[in-house]
Amino acid sequence: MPELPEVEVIRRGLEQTAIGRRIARVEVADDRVVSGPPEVLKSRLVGQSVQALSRRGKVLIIELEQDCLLVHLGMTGQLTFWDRKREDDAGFVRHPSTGLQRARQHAIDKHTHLWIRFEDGNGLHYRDIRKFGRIRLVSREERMCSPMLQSLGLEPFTEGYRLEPFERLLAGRKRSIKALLLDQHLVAGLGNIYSDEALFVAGIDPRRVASSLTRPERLRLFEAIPAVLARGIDLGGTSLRDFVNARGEAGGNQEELFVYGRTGQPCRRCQASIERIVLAQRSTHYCPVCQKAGIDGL
DNA sequence: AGTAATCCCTGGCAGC
DNA sequence: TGCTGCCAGGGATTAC
Repeated sequence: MPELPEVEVIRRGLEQTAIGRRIARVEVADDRVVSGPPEVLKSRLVGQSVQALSRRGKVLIIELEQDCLLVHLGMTGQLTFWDRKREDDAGFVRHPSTGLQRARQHAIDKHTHLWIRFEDGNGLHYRDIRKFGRIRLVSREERMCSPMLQSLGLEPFTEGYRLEPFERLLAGRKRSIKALLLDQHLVAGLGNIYSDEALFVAGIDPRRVASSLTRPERLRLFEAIPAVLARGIDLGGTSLRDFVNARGEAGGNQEELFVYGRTGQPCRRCQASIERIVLAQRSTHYCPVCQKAGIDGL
């Protein structure tokens, strides 16, 4: 489940490899991943070169000369650079015990729904097992009005990420704080993993009604969010199953998680058993001691 | 308007 | 061993 850190790790990888390359050919194997007719997408992309790689929340933005490709990886999306010199290293295998993919280049297979060939023979491969991801083509001018970007909330690591608007977005909200963190209108880029991690670092029970958070709790959460995201980026992203970076390599943050996926294991801070509940139709992990329920908790 | 439930999609895995 | 059924979840859509 690529969240902000995983998308950022991919962005940095592609920044090193894809910039300056000109598109010679585009193939779409499954129309459902693109918006609009694939033929229009293909004809517009061919001839344009990659200018820059940016990101908004979980959306990767491939900036071309006239247009932008907005890539949302959904649950299992992978965007990898195809290096023609590594062709002998094609294919990929799973590690026998962890199930994680090794650093092997992703050749085109039945889950590769779109791929780009550059004039130099290198390329980009978009692969997505569950097909929740989407790719959209927009012109450079109208990219910020695109439905994929326009309604996103505060962007961590930017000047716009400030406490006052964060608190305003929590005010009066009756939903659980966990559900609100998953909502991209509040903070862009948080998913199930980093929401649980941020609530642990802030010491807040995920079931708390958002508007009931005290001022110190709001501040702790506001600071915990970029902290857990930065840690995820530094460790190369979280690879629980499908995430790989632009080179096809797994990340390292899955070894360092505080609560996510650690049901029944000892809390790294107090040794209490990590619990799992379902909140907003999502599995939610927390430490019952470090994240004491408030008076409104269930 | 805010909130909650439903659906999409496939691989992995437990259970028989 | 092969089959069945469940689980994972981001976000669009629908319902209330």
